[in-house]
Amino acid sequence: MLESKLKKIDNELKFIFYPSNNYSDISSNAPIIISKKMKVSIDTSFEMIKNKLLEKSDTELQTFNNEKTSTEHNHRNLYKYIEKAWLQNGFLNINVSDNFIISGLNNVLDDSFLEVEKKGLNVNLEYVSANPTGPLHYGNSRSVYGDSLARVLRFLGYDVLTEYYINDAGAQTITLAHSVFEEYKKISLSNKDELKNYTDLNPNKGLEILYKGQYIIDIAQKIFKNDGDIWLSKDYIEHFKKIAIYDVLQIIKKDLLSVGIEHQSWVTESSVQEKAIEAIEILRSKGLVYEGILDEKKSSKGKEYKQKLQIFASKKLGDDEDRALTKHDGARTYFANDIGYFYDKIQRKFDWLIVILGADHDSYAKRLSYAVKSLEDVKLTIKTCQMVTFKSGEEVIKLSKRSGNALSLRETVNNIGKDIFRFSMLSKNLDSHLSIDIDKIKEFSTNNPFFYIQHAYGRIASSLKNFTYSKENLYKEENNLNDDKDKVNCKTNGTSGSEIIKESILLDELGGEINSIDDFTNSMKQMSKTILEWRRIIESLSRNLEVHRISIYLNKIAENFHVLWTEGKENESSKFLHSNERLKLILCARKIIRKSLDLLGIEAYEEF
RNA sequence: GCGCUCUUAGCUCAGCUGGAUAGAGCGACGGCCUUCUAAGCCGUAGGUCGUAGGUUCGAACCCUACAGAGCGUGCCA
Repeated sequence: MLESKLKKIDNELKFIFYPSNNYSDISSNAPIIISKKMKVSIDTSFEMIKNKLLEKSDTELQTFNNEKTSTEHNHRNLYKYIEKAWLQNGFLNINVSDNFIISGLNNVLDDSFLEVEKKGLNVNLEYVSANPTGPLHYGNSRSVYGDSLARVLRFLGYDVLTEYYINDAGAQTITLAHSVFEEYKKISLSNKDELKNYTDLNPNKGLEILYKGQYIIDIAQKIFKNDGDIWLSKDYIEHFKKIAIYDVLQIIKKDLLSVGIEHQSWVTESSVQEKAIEAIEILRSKGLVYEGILDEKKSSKGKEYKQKLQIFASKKLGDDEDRALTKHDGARTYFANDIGYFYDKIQRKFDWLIVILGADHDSYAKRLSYAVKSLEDVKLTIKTCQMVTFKSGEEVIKLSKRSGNALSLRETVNNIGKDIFRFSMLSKNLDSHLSIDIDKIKEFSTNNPFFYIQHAYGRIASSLKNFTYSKENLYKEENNLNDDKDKVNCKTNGTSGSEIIKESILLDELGGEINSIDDFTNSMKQMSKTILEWRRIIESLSRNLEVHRISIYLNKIAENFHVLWTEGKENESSKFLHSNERLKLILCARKIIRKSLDLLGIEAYEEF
C-alpha cells in the first residue's frame, strides 16, 4: 500500500548520497513530499520512512530513487549501516557508519567504482564543423568541450562517433577560390603592367570580401608551382576550390590536434546532395514543403527576386518564418543540404544525435530541429556555446577572420599551453559568455586553479613514492607495463628512466583493501565523501552534458587533499608515510583525479 | 522590432534537472615552513543573486513584465 503510493510520487523524491551541503551522509526530501501527498504530518511521514528503512533492505529506496545510485556505490543492505536518522527542516537525514564509507572506498581500490557497463547506444557527436575557409581562430576555442564530452559519454558506456561536417559546396568556398586566385594572379603576373591590364574571366568577381592570410598565399604558390600561369586564361574556380579546401582542411586538422582533438568522421556537404533531395521529398509528403515566394522584407538584403522557391513550412511547426530550401538560381540552400546531412545521420541509425553549434548559429538550431524531428523522431540535442572573448589587460582582442589578422587558435594554444588552455575552457558552462584575460591564464603561477589540482596530484605521487622507497621489494617486482591506468611512475634518483610499479602491487604492500580506519578524522571523511560523490556527478553529465562540472569537482577533491597534507605537516602521525589508511585513501583520490583529468583530456603530471 | 544566451562578492566564474546557512579563485588584510612538493594550509573583510511581481511547504534556479550586455535576425554558411 505504502509502496504503491510511493511509486506514484517517484520523480519528486530525492535521495542524495553525500550531498555537498554536508548536512548528513544521505539526505532526502521524502518527509516533505510524502506528508503532502498522503496528507499526514511531516513527523508522521518521517516516522513511516524511518521504520521502513530500518526494517528492510534498501531495495525500496532504490525503486523510489530516479538516479541509479546502485552503480554509484555499493549500498545493498543499507539498513545495516544506518547509524542515525533524523528529521531536520523537513528533510530526512541519515548518517551511515564508517563501514559504509569504507566499503565504498574499497570499490574504488578494486576499480569497480570506475567501471561502467556498455549501454549499447550509438551517439553521433558533431562539433566544430567550421567552414573550411581558413585556419581556426580563437573563436573556436570552446571546441574542446565537444572532445571532452565524447570522452565522458564513452566512459559512461555510449558508443560515440565524433564528426565534422565540411561545408564544401557553398558560396563561401567560391569566395575562397577567388581569394586564392587573387594571390595567384600576383604571383603569375609579377610585371605590374601585366597585372594592371589583366581582366578576370569571372564576372561575379569583386562582389565579395576576400579572405586574406598567409595560408591563401601558400596555396596560390603551390598551384603556381605545379601549373604555372595556365589558370590565368581558364575557369579556375572548381580547381582552386578543390585544392584550397583540401589544404585548409589540413590546416584545420592540425589546429584541432594542437588542442587534442581528432574527429573520427568527416562528412562533406557535397556528399549529401542526394540525401537532401530525398529528405525534402519526405518533408513534402508530410505537407511541409511548398513552392512560393517569401516575404519581401525577409528576402535578401537589397535584392528582390521573383522566382518561386522551395520553401520549408517551418512556421507551421513553431518557427518565426518559413525557410527557403532553394535559392533564386535554383541551387539548394545551406539549410536544405543540412537537412540532407541529418537525414544521412538518421539513416546511419544513431540512437542519439548531439550537435554543438556556435552562438552565431543558435537561431538556426530551431529550424534545424523542426526539420530533423519532422523526418524522424530521433533523440536530438543541440547545444549552443556562447562566445569567448579574450582580453589582454583592458584591451579586448578583436576577431576578424577575413582581414587575416584574427588570433589563430593554434597561436592562442601555443601561447598558454594545451592543458591549461583546455582546463580554462572546460571550467566554465557553455552557456556563459566567457571573458578570458590572456595574460592571466598565460601566467605559469599559483594564480591558476589548474596548478592547484596538478599540485595535489603531484603531492599524491610524491607521497606514494616515499612509501615505495621504504619498501625495497616493490622495486624488485617486474611486471607487464602495458596497462597505463595501473602505473605509478617512480623516478628514482640517479637511475636511468623511471621505474614503474603497479597500483595493485602497491595496494598489496599497503595490506590490501581497507578493513577499518582507526583514526578516521573529519578531513579523511570529507575526502572519502568527495571521492564517493564522483560517480553521481559524472553520471549526471549524460543528462546535462555539462562537462565543466568535472573541473569544479577536481577543485574540490584537490582542496580536500591539500587539507590532509597539511595535517601531516602539523602532526607527525598524520603523515601519509605513517598511515597505511591515509595512503589507501589518497590512492583512491589519485585514481579519481587521474580519471577526471583524463575525461577532460588533460595530462596528469607527477612532477613539474 | 523579434529570437537565443547571459546579469550572483571589486574582477573572472561555480551553484549538482526548486531544497535546508548562496560558494571558489584572483585582488585586499592578518596568521602558519629546520625535510612526506609553502605551486600549500588557516583566518578576516566583501553579496537586497539586474529590478518588480507571481507559482510553491521552499526560488539564484520555474512563469510574467521591465532594464542592461552579447550573438543572431539573408534566397551567406
